[in-house]
Amino acid sequence: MDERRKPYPFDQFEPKWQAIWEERQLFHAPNPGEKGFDDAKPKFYVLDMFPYPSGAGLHVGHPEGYTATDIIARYKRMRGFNVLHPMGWDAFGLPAEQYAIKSGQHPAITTRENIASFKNQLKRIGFSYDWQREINTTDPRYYKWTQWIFLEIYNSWFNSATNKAEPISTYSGKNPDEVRLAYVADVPVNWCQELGTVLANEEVVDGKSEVGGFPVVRRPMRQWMLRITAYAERLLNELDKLDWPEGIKLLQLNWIGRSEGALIKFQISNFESQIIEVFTTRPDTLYGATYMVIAPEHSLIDLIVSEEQWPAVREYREKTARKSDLERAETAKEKTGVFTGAYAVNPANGERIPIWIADYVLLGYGTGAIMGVPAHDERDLEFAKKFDLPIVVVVQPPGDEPAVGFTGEGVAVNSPVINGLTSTDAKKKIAAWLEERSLGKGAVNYKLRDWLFSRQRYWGEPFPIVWEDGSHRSLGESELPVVPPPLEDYKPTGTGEPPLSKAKDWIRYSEKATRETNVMPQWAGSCWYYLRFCDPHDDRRFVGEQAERYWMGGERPGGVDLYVGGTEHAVLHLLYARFWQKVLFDLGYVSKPEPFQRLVNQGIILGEDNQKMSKSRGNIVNPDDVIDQYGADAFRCYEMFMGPLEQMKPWSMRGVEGVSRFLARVWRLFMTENQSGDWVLSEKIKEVDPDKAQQKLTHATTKKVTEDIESFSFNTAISQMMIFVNAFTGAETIPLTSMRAFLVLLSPFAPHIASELWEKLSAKFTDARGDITEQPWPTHDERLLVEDEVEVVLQINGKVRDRMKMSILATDEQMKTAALSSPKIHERVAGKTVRNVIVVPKKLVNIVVD
RNA sequence: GCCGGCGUGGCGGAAUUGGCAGACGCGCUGGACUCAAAAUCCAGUGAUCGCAAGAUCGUGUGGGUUCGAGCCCCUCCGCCGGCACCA
Repeated sequence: MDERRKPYPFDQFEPKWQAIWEERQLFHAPNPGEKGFDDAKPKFYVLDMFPYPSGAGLHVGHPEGYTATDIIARYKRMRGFNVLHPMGWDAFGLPAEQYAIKSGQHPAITTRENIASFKNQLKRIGFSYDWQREINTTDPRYYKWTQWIFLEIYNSWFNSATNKAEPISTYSGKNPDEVRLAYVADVPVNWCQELGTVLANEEVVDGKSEVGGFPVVRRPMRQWMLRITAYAERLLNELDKLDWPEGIKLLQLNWIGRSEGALIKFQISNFESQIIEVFTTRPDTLYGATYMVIAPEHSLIDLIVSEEQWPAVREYREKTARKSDLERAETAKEKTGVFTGAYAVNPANGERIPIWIADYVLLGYGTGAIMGVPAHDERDLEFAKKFDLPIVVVVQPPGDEPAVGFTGEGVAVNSPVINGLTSTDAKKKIAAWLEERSLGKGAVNYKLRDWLFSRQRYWGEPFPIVWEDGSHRSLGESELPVVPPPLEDYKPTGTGEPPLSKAKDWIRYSEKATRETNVMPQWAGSCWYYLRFCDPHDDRRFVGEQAERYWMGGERPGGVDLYVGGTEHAVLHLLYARFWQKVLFDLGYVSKPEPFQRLVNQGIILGEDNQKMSKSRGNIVNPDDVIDQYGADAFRCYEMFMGPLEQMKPWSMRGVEGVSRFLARVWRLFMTENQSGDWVLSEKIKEVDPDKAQQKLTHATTKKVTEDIESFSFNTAISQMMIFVNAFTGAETIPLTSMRAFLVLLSPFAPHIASELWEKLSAKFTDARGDITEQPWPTHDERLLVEDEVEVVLQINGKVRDRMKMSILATDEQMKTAALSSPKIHERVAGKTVRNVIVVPKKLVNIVVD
């Protein structure tokens, strides 16, 4: 006997079924108008976050979400839906390029290899993707349309009157370049020397690059920006209608960071025409503004600084500029700043207040200037104490809290216009008062910044833009795709000059015009891939209209019915994609304002040691090894059996073994070994009616598995199937109908074994036709689940003292009487006063005694 | 500091949302099969006390609401994630 014999022959039938699925193209979803399309079925679009094909290969975290969506996809097909379940590759980006630089191989080659091995790994798990729809963001046939969408954004502006994007041709102002949704700006950006590129705010974590963890510094550079801030309000409001985890919505909400307040104009003393505007959420504290602070980078500084203060101001500005974001955050505890020598006039009381510069005021938020109200703002108080600035109380706290340092709501004092009003009323009144005098107005401010969209790298989509005489213009659609030039040396230059600038011939577009040399960030391709999946081969449009309307259609605001992926993209991809979708929606190219209706996050899978999987810890689990040993079905089922999908949980090889044993028990329920050691269908399986208990269990299992799939409780669905199998193991006769139903229930989880056993059954019995994937989903009969009798718990003062079988038809009174007749209860109640008896029908009787 | 999530046996986790805590799996113990082992099958397995019937305790901590709390409310502790001078 072979000692390494598999508990069941998955190594034989798993590859067999994968080949059959591929050969028959069973999971191909035809588009409307195509052969085989069934108009009568409703659509269901179930999407995974497509992977970045890294050199490290797939780890066990990827297939967690993929298995969940595969179960849903297979389930929905059996429930009669046209299911779109595609997969592709998000292959542009920094790691491929970093790796390419290290290995000396062109990123296109490593990317191709990585994709091949990722695809192999995914196929081994038996996912039911429609591989005819495979896309790759680095394919010119794909990024042609990424560039095309960029041009649509470039050629649009946000009309605040209509609250939507419109073609730039409808803009009547002088300079359209000032309002385009894609624009060039000279702004302080996140520069990462190590990566040789700038990064978006979302890509910087704790002052370091999200990729690689390298230091990031602020540095002014000319960059392409996308005007995502124009959509701040809509991105915020339209979150409401999405079926997303509340936590993710909250992350976006906080990232967008809406705050309501007022813009207030301060006149600068001795500069009659100059004003500085500040944003504040507490206009009711205006009378307490005893100084003003502007950001060190503020453009008005040059104008207003007094001669004697110049050296100090210059020194402070230089010192601030040298600091990285990380350093700036680290030194945040201690307030620093310098007096400018200039004064502003408080519009409420006409007082002259000093203007300072300090790095605790940020250029990018609000107007880059604040009014300092030390009595009612922690930071201002700290600053005022350090530099000995006056502190004036203007809010009286409720109760006996000290007024200085009180930042809550109270009653306005020392503020003639609003004295005696609550903070809420005072805010309204002072805003109106300021507005009447043209000194200010109510305003809403957002934390969200425009999206820094250019990268000084090689492995990304080139911009379809050329420059001539210092201004930019778009290429025509016929000139797309703009393919990057072949480069020997695609390393970053280190100066901020993009690598593409080395391709001198390529840059030269015409006699006078040169090409843009920046490339787009990694996120560009993933901003719209879910649209391309609807119609991946169209070379005339980014997505065919009919296909888009069908797959992205429906009643609800979002097109994709289910999207599963990790939380790490909460304020990156998931925000960017929403933004692009809205622009395309405004321009009339897509039918929905939101891309993803329902979002589910899978939790992180930890190593066996309960630590995050990492190379250095040596706790990484490779799916290939697991599949070699236990098979794809066991791998899939274990991924789902571990625990709730959304929860973080550790891997356990013992656990895989347990699930593998379950599948082996399923196998032996159907199959026995004959004398020559071959597996043959068990003689116990017969075309007989199940007994009452078997029938009930079959229906209960159908109900539980169905409900659990619908609620993503895959772990408990598997438990129920285990209970089912345990109950049938050892039965004398095994009714065929129960087994048929069970295999269908099992098939989304363990499609290979279910297919194989289904085929074995069909070889002997003629009661069913076709492949298991073509079977309808079983239904249950609620009437068969109803018990005649239930075990009722008898409690005294809430403690279980006895149990008793009672008819489900028993009235409250009958239950009460029966309970009191129990000897155990009777004994304990004897001699005591019964104060109350609580009866819960079919469940319990609780007797309350003294 | 602020916001959010989570704390249940030796371990992963169940619990119809206020009604038998610990389903299912892992591990462990015992048994069957075997010359033996593996595999498989059967039984047991929260803790404490008890020969036993049984009793008491038990869902991070302390309190509260309730006939009844893992679930609701308040306090504190711990872990995870996010934001972080946002005016």
